[in-house]
Amino acid sequence: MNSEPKPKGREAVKLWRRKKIIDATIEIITRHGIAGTTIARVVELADVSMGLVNVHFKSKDALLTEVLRQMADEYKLHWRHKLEVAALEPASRLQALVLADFDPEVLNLKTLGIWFAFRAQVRARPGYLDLVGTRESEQIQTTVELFRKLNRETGLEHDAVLLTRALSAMLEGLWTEYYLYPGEFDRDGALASVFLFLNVLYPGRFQGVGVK
Amino acid sequence: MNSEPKPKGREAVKLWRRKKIIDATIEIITRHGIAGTTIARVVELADVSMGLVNVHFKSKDALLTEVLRQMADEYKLHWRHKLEVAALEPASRLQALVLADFDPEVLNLKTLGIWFAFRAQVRARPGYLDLVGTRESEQIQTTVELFRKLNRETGLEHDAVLLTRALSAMLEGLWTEYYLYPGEFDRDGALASVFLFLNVLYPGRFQGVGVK
DNA sequence: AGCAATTTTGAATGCTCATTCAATTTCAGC
DNA sequence: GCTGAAATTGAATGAGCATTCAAAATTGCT
Repeated sequence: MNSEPKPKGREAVKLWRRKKIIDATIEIITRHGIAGTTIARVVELADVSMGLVNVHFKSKDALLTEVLRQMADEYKLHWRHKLEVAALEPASRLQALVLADFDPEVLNLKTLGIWFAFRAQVRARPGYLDLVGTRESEQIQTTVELFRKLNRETGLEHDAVLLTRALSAMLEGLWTEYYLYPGEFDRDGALASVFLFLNVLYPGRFQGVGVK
Repeated sequence: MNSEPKPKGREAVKLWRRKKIIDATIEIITRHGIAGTTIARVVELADVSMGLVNVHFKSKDALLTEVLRQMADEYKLHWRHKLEVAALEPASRLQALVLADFDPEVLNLKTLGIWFAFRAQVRARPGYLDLVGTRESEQIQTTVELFRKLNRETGLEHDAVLLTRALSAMLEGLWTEYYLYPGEFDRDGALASVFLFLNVLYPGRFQGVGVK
């Protein structure tokens, strides 16, 4: 556990403990799944008392939702940032979007553990649905636009919507592969298979990216 | 619930009740997730007594494992069968493999609900790992071989391993899309995006398949 | 129809769980 | 260093859980 030292000041300590609870919850969910996530386990790892969870969060359920919301926010901020610092050519931007999904900040067992745990609960708790759709409308729309620009640039006429769907699915599927077999997962190979796809679509535009 | 009528004969009734428990468990897992799957809920839906679960299965855990094992078996039998009845050209066989994954017998909320529920438990219970990898070695190997044959036939030299990885990931990702948004999911569009990919790789070989 | 073996039942058991809240500790302002 | 407000504690509560097993019901056989 990356436990930052206890800060000074009433409010600061309060927030520090609140964060400890959230971090511990994330860890416990990845370790034990949602079914095995209990307040007892969380407070033991966070090193706070039983009662504190219901002081900071109205209920266990509210805590879980807060964890998910935080994850969703972080993911969105992450890919948006990667897009901001990318060059302006559509190929570079698309490349940045793909690479963002393979960044260790996103592609790691804790983060994916949370996504998969909550997704498995979506049918039971429809309220999670808005938060677990990583590839949500904004990202989808951005990707569609990039493919359209790429078409204009190259004179090709690939169906941008279908391509977006295919690409998103591929990224999603590679996440699943990583989640199930993190030991055997080979990041470069995964990237190579994505860019092989993009390169066949737009010859030369993604040359040398993700070659294995 | 598709409750077949009570059969006659001691052994037959016993097996019929056993099956009712398994079916009810599947339904409850898809409805409530693994976290919300309790013996009480299962036996109520199955219309049997509390005790019967532990008569047929040693424990709740054994019941869950049995459900997963059954799902894994069915999936494997399904794609193997679709491959058996397919034509001999590699393109047809590859097409059969893709279509198998979109067959309603596989792509439905119950089946996917089970996969996703158990996958979310993989870190907590590593024993599930062997059963939740839908796209396991045999299927992967078969796909790689088909891409190799397709290369030989067409004179192209795509990396068969990378292509297999890309295709598997795409299928997996489209499953996820279906699972999260079953209402909006459009099967034909999903197929179209897969075959767009295959068609760009091997021009003409998958013409007219999955066109939207 | 009578009987014994098999199958099924469901109340009882002993856990574990989330949540509560009176009591205790901590701390900023004086 | 005192004081009162704020933050934290953790034992207590009651609900819900998987599992057990003596008793009851069902079945096939004679």
